[in-house]
Amino acid sequence: MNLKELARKLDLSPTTVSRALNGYPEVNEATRERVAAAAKRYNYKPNTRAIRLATGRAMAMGHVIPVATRHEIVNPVFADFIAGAGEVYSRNGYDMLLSVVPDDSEERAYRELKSRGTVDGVIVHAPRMNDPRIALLTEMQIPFVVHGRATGAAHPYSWVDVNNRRAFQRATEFLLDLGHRRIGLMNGLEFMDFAIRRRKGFEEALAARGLTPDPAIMVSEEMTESAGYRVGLAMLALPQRPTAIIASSMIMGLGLRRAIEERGLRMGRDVSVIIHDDELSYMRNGDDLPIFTATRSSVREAGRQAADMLIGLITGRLASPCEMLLEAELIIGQSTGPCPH
Amino acid sequence: MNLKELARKLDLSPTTVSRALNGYPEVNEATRERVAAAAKRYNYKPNTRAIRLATGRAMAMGHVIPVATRHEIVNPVFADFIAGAGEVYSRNGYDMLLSVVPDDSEERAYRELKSRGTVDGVIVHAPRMNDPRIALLTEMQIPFVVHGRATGAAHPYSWVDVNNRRAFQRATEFLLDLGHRRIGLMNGLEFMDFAIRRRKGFEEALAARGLTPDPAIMVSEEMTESAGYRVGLAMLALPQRPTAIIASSMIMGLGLRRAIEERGLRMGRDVSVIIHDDELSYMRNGDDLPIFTATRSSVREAGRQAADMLIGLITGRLASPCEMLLEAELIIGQSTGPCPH
DNA sequence: AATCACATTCAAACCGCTTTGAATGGCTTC
DNA sequence: GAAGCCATTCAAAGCGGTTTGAATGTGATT
Repeated sequence: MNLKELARKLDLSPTTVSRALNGYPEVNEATRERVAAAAKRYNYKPNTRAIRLATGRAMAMGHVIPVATRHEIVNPVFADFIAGAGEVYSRNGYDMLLSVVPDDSEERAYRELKSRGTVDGVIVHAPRMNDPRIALLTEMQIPFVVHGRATGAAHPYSWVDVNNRRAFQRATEFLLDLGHRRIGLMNGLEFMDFAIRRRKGFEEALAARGLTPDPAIMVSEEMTESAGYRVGLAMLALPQRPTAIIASSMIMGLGLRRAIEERGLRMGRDVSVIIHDDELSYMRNGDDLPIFTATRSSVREAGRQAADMLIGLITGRLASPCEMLLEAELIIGQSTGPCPH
Repeated sequence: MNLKELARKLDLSPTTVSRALNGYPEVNEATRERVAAAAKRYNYKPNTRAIRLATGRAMAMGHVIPVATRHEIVNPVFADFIAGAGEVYSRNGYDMLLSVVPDDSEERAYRELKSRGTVDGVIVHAPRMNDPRIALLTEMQIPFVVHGRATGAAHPYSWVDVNNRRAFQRATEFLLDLGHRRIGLMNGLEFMDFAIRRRKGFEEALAARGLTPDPAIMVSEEMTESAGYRVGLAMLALPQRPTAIIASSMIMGLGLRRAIEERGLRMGRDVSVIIHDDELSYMRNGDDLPIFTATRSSVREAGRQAADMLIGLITGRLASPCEMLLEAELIIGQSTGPCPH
C-alpha cells in the first residue's frame, strides 16, 4: 500500500493525502479525518526510502565506532549509551545507524556518511585530548554532539558530559572529611579526556586542604578487573599504604576489592573505596543498597540527552554550540568509613 | 556532485555512467575507465537515498533491541556481537540499523521496519524458548538470522549459535576427569535458550558417568557479579559443598571467586571453577594466561558469522534454513585442579 | 550493396514520496 | 453582477539514482 494507491481509494490526489497525513493546515478537517482513517485501515506507512529522497533528510543519526585493529576494545559504556540515545531517536522518528570501522579509516567513514547523505548528524564517542574529529566534522559541516569533551579543541562544539572533575573532587573531599589523608587514585588511561578531568578534580580537592598528591599512589591504567587487582595489590604493598582509594570504574573497583580482601583487609574498614559508577545495566553497584560508595551518573541518561541535543541542533530548536554538564551524585555505600586512627 | 552532473562532464548519459560504475558488461572498457577516473576525481559518491528508492533495497540490516521497561537490561554481550556484525556489514556496503524499543512493542517495531522498508533483514538477539519472534518474522517474510536458537520453534529458521550443550558437557567431563564428583552449576536464567542447553550438557556429562545431578547445587540466576557471589556463598556453606563449580559467565565467575576467597578457600585448589568466556573485549579472562579455565567462544566472531549469513540469505548466495554451530574451545587456566582427595 | 549480429550508448520511465504553483468553487464585498 | 478572497484540491515537477527498450554505429556475412 503506497501513497498513490491510498489516494485512489480515497478519490483524492496524492498531494492532499500527503498533506493530510503530515498535518499541513490547508486540508479540510473532514478530509483529514477520512484520510487518517483510511491510512489506519489499510495500514499505510509511508516508505522511508522515498521520504528520504524527497526531503533530502536522512532521518537517521550516525554513531561511528572505531574498532582498534590492535586492541579490539569496544567501549563498555557504549551499549548503555546507545540504549539511551536509541530511545530518543525512536520517539522522534529517527533511525540509529552504527558504523563499525577500523580506527585508521574513521575519517573516511565520516566523509562517506556525509557525501552519501546517509545521516543527518553524528555523535562522537570517547573524545581524546585534541581530538581531530572535532575539527573534521566542523569543517565538513556535519551536525554533531560529543559525548564528553575534548580539551584543546580549537573550534567550539556541542557536547554532553558528566562533571568528572567535580565528581572526583567531591569523592576526594568526602574521604578527606572522613579523616583520610593518604588517598590513592586508580584512574583510567589519561589520554582519555574524562580521565584527565578526574585527576584534576582529585588533585584540586587535595590541594584545597594543603595536601600534595603522591605520585606513588596515582596510577593510570586500563579500566579492567585485572588492572584494578594488580594496581590495588601494588598500592597496598607500599610501606605507607593508602587508607582510601578512588577507582575510575565499577569493574576496576571489583579488582581492587579482590586485592584488598586478598591482603586480609576489609574494604570499608581498613581501606575505603569510592568508585565511579556509570550505572551500566549489566554491572549494577548492588541490587538494593550499593556495594560501593560511588559517584554515580547514568550513561544511559547521557545518551538520551546527547540524542535530544543532536535532534535539537538539526531541527533548529537549539543553537549551535550547545553544552550540557551532568552532575554526578555521591552515593554512600558500604565501602567507605572513617580513617583507621 | 551527482550522477547527472558527472554524466554531463563526461559527455555521456547518466545511464552509461551508472552502468560503468556498477560494473555492467555492456560498457566499453575505455569508457568505464574514463568514468571511473572522473568519479574519483570529482569525488562522486552515489546518493544512498536515491539508490535505495530506485532499487527497492534498503542496504541496511536491522537489530531490534528490546529494552525491558522494568529490568532495563542491556545484554552485555551485545556490544561485542554488534562490533563483529558491523565489520561485515561495512565490508559489504550495508548499514547497521539499531532500533531500541520498549519490549512490549517489539512486534510493532518489526512491522514498521517491514512496511517502511527500512531494512533488508534483521538479526534476532537473545532468543527464548518458543520465541514468538521467529513465527512473526517468518510470517512477515523478513529475512532473518537468530543469534542462538529457540527450542520449540515451529518453523525452520536460520541461526548461528555456540554449541552450548557440548561446551558444558566438555567442561563437566574435564572436571570429572580431575576426580570431581560434586560439581555445582551456576547457570543463567533458564528461560534463555542457551541456559537450557548448558544445563543439558552438564547433566548429560554427569549421567554418562552414572552420576545424578544434585538440585541443591544447580542454580539459575541473573549473570551478575553479586549473584555469583551470593550463590557461591550459599553453595559453599552447604554441609556437602561442591568441589567444583561451573559458572555461566565471566562476570558471575568473578563473584564466585570472591565468595570462595571470602570463605578462606583457594580457587583452583580447594574449589575448581570453570566459566564460559564470551571473550568480551572489556572483560578479558586474564591478559596473558587465563585466570579461569573456560569454555571460550568469541561473541564477536558469532556476530561476524551471523551478519555474513544474513547477507548470504538476502543475496541468494545461501539457501534459507541455514545453520551454523560454533564450537567452544576449552581453555585451561589456573582455576581448576584435581579434586582435593 | 543489403543484411545481420553485436557492441555501445541513450532517452525515458520508474521508485514513492514532497512541494511548488496553479486551478476550482463558494462566499463576500462593493 | 463582477471582483476579490479564501479554503481546498490538484497536476506536475522534482529528489538522484536504476532499468527497460530503443537507437546508433560498426564490421562481418552473404
